[in-house]
Amino acid sequence: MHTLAEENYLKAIYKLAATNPSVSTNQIAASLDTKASSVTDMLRKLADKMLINYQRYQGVSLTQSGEKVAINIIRKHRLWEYFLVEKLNFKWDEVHDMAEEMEHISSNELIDRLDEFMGFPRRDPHGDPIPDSNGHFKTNDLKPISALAVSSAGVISGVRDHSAVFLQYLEKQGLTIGKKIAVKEVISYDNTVVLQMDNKVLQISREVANNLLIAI
Amino acid sequence: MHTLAEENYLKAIYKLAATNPSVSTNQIAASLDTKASSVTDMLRKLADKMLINYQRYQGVSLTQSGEKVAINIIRKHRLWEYFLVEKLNFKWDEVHDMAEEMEHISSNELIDRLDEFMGFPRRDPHGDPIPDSNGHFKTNDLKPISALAVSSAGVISGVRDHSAVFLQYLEKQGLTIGKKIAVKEVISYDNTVVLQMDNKVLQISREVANNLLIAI
DNA sequence: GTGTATTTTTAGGCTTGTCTAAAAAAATTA
DNA sequence: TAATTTTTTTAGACAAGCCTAAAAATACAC
Ligand SMILES: [Mn+2]
Ligand SMILES: [Mn+2]
Ligand SMILES: [Mn+2]
Ligand SMILES: [Mn+2]
Repeated sequence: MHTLAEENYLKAIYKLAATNPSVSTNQIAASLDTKASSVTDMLRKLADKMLINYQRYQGVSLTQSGEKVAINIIRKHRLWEYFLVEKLNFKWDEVHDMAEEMEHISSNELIDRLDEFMGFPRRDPHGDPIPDSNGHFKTNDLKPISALAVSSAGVISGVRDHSAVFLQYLEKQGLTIGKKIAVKEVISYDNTVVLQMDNKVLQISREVANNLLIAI
Repeated sequence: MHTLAEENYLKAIYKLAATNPSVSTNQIAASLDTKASSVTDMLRKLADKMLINYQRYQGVSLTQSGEKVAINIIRKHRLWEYFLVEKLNFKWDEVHDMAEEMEHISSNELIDRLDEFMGFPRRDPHGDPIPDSNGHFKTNDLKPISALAVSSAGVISGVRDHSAVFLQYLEKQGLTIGKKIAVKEVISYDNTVVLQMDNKVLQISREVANNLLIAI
């Protein structure tokens, strides 16, 4: 249907569009680790195929048809990540690159059967919602820990940074999806957050608190 | 490691080498549904990478390193086919094209874990042996039904033709892997083979008898 | 508002993998 | 062996996707 490169561009644009209404050439280039000139080339192709709205110098947005493709890629990515963690016992910091390849396996019948095989999971190993076969999913209304008031509590439900180093750090601290935490104190000097978790007290930096998401 | 096209060429050469000691440009072109000139181009690249032995006009054979790559692709192909049939309930005639894509997922760690997850199966849904993680496997010493003498018996263990139409025909006749059959008669007029299976008697053409493999 | 800095696009080129048409080599036939 | 047919290779071209360098458009600063 679409090439691997096209799918990766559409997915990147979709993700950038969550925070920016119109997505710039440079943003796409940074997110795909490529050059702005390469992005411009691809934008022309995607516009020709009616997958994006694009006029030179004006930034881009996905058309309905482009968004459908992007969401389907994300569905596949997250289902394969779930499979790798739940069935093949990979750790949550090991699965991203494999899923990056597997998301391009074309058959939708295959992914629907995989979904069924796993019992229709609603979130991937990083807490991100998995779109259903119609592309529907609830958007995460999660807050970073840094946005919590002192003495409020919540459940760890997602991450903003998906890098292996960050995930490994969280794992080591026991800060994994589903854990209940409470904010005991925020140190005014550098915004270090003091957490209560189980019977332990631990401190995390402002940086970490910004990237760790909580459902309240 | 290698491109998708390279992997497909190596696999095709490997399979052709089973029946021909030296593989010709035209054979490869036919098997990959491409043009002879395209094949020549690729053969130069594969020779440069020391994956095949090649001198112009002389046909090709795989080097040890090329064979290792080919066997690994076949291992992946057959394990994914097994997964699709045993875990996702696809039929044996539906899985080939999907596996054709999935065999190119690069991670060997992934395929080893998949192998373990499924209990280290030894044969794919079509009866073909699955190489282990070191590339070792027993070659099928199976005979076509057409080579059986009248009144001899055996177990259906493989197919020579993997096309969906052929597999669907076998399924419909109940001629599936594991079934025990005996040759009752060969009709001299057109070599139609009369089989006893379970409590039924059925006839298959010479063509079918040539493509259905038996362990004795 | 003019000038500078930044962003984006264009121009031209490269690699991979494909194609058609023509040339060269090998195999077959007479 | 000479002529013909078949196979294989070469020559030249093209699309996809990427690059660098330069030009054009836009944004920002004064
Ligand atoms: Mn990808
Ligand atoms: Mn994820
Ligand atoms: Mn393939
Ligand atoms: Mn098979």
